[in-house]
Amino acid sequence: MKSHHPLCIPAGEPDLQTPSETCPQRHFRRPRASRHYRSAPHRERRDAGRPTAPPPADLATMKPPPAPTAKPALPWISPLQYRSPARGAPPVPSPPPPVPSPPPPRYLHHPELARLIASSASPQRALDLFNATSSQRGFSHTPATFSALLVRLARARLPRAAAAVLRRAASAPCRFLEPQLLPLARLLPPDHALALLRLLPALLGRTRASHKALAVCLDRLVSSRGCRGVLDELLADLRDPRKKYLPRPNTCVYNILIKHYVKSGELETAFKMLDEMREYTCADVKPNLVTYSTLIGGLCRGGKMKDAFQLFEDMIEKDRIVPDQLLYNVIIDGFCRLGQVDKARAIFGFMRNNECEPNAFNYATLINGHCKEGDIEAARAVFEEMRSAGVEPDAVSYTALIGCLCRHGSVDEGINLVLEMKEKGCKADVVTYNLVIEGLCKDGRMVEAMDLLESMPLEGVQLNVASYRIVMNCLFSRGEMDKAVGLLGLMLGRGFVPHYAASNNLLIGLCDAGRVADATMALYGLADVGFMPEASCWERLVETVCRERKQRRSTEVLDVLIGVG
DNA sequence: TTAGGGTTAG
Repeated sequence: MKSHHPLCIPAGEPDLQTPSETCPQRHFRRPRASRHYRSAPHRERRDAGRPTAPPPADLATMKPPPAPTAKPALPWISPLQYRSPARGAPPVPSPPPPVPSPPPPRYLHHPELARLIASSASPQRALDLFNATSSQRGFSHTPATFSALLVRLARARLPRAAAAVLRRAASAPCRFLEPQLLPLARLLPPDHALALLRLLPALLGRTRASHKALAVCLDRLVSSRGCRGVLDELLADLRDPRKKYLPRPNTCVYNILIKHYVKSGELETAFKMLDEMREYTCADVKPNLVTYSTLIGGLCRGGKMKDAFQLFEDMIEKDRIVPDQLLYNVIIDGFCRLGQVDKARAIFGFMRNNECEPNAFNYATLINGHCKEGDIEAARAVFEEMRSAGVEPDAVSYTALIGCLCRHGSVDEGINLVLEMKEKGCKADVVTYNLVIEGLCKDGRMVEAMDLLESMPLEGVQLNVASYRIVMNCLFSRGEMDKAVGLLGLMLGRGFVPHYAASNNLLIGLCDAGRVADATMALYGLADVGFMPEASCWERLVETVCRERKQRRSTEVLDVLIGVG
């Protein structure tokens, strides 16, 4: 195939010539969202763990707070400095004009081109290479070069560009192999999964998509929030015999459907799926351990332990399926959720009698059960019991005990366990640290909590939005507005937004404290990530600003809000 | 990495 028209990036996606990662203006872009917050998960992923200036702290060095003057305040990246010159900020330089990529210095063959595209420094460079090689004499793109470009664009989070290339590929006279395209289902945003699935048969030269492709795309949609519309479309296609691009569901696809109905609380529909599966006589549709575990999990989470046991027995007696540690864990967790830790513990004996040794997950679940009951002693005992049973504690079981200790006033013991994990080469993850941060906050050790927030990215731990929200909520509830405003700057700078209610509360709290300038500043920062204050908060802001006789400020606040809408 | 388990925020 000869490419006569170079591909270009569809409008609405970031200018490929401008590397947003290094552009400070991006922290406080002009808001575009019309909702409370613009959807930000990609920003969260992009900015998670970005290192900051302060030197690393170690858990072992958690000490009383340094003198306030000894440590610089958390960075507040002023939105004003990135705003229009009318507000006194220095003018923001325009991005440099696009520089055309040089043509390949020599004739590129397919394998080398695919390698160059995959390793290209920017998606623009990849696209330029793709376009430039199209005009080489006698050259046609192959599935391998298309695939390299598609993956490169998807990794650069340019879904519309990838979709455009995909449509182009569908009209090219070449046949793809599934492994060249299926990774896109995970790289592209979930709502692109259906479009990919519909194109797959044409791209692969088949009548229908494979079970694997259907399962990957369906699971992506089921596991993602905010894709209900696309998921419903796919579910309708699955029920519609005229939709020839889909295969008839197999066990795996049924299991994903059951997971979906269980997750959305539609247990009755989930059991209808089980009945449907039982009606089949073919080998590729038959309820298995995953099917039963998913359904029993749904019953256990709903507190229906009796029904769960009935199904458990049916599974063993009628279908001759042997339960594993995972299924037992679902049941242990079910009892723990109901506060029936003694029954949860009895499952351990039952497991051993049935030649199924409890694993670290099972112990972690039981530790959490004791933790919910506030019984630290019992939780410690289970941890020791696990060790004596020869089950080496892993991050999950350590985290369970650390969480228990931190929530019940023994934060220092929890911190010692984190250090023990380090010594043993067992890596504490973001959940472990969030529990320590929460414990520190509950203890009023805010400086240590904030130190941890600042230093963890440098320690190689990717903090998530919860890490910041735990501290933000605590600072707010303690009325520590200075630190809350400082943390807001740190959060936004790293691409995380506070919870909607917390944002409103912070602004109202600043108004209550008479800190109009801080409230305005915080509003600018929040508005730039798509935040729209709720009506009562907005009223409070305007009222406070007017009371302070800062008419000009009031106009500025109005400007920000108009920008949001 | 075609499907099922624990922990954080809300």
